[in-house]
Amino acid sequence: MTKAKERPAPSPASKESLRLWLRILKVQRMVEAELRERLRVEFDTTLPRFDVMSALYRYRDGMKMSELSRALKVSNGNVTGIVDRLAEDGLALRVPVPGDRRAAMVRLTKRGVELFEAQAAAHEVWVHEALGGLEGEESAMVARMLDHALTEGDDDAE
Amino acid sequence: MTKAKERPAPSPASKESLRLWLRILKVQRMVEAELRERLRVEFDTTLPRFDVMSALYRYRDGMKMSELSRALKVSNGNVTGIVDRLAEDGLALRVPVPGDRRAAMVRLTKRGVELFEAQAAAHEVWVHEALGGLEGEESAMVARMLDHALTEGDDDAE
DNA sequence: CCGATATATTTCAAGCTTGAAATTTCAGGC
DNA sequence: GCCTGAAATTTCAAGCTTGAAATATATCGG
Repeated sequence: MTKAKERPAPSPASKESLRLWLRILKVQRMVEAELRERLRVEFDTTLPRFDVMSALYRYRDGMKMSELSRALKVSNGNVTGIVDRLAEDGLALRVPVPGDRRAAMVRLTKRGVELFEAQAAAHEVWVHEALGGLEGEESAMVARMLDHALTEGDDDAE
Repeated sequence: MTKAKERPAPSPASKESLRLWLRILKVQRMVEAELRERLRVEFDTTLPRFDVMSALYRYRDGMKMSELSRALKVSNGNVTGIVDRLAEDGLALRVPVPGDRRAAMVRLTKRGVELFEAQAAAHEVWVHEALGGLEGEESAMVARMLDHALTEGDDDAE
């Protein structure tokens, strides 16, 4: 009989996971496209910039580049360029670390903080407009189950 | 008393949506990073290439560039480059459309079909490994609720 | 102090992505 | 047969993203 190559059989369970994955991707792309467009039109900025500013806003005392890239789960070199551009615009700042001449703390400037607060407020409303189709309880449940779906590999919690 | 600027109040509901959104994003980034890495290491390819091939595999008779970009929800110009590279590698092909000299049908080559089948089988297993933390019923339920979360803006199904 | 190894960051090439402008072709009205 | 506007695609500049290589500094054993 024609026996194909030694691939793991496509179980019904994996088909179900695949379906869930495609659904997640669809939602994510839809919402992200909306957010990107709005950030562009209303604040003339981009999602990556917003993400970086968001991390810096949370850690008001500053973060090292490496912390930043770990927090955002993007590559080292990536953050360099974004922070460069934020710095050019006077929204972020590199502060030398006293004991270590390799590292630098990145911080939002006053202008950066103010601008981000406006953006974040709008952002929250946009997200709710896009994802508001669930009643309060459900929303929390989906979030919990999504967490649970990740079989492993967690590191930093919120 | 200090009354801030006239921003829409950050309702508890929007906070809940924001939490869900961050969870979706976290799962998406985690799984996507895993898939990207595996595609790179085991097939020396990229996620965008896989996505395009996936669409072309489903529409075996070929798709116009515009159909492709609409299906993947990415910009027109984006698809051009990816298809160019797939064509260079002999995996895809532009076929002229008889009645319309502007358009072209893009199709997978035989090699493209074969390669994609191997990649897709592996991909399905990887997704299940990453997202397998839910029992069969739950997985379907989360998928359904995610769909429901999108309050509007649907176009093409599945 | 030296050398080896580890850390923090930047640089770089290649590819992805977008939105806008440019091209080419088509279709319909006149 | 033209003209005008629509449609399909490509081109382009700017920015994002990665993984790997390069730089610079730190740390530690001897």
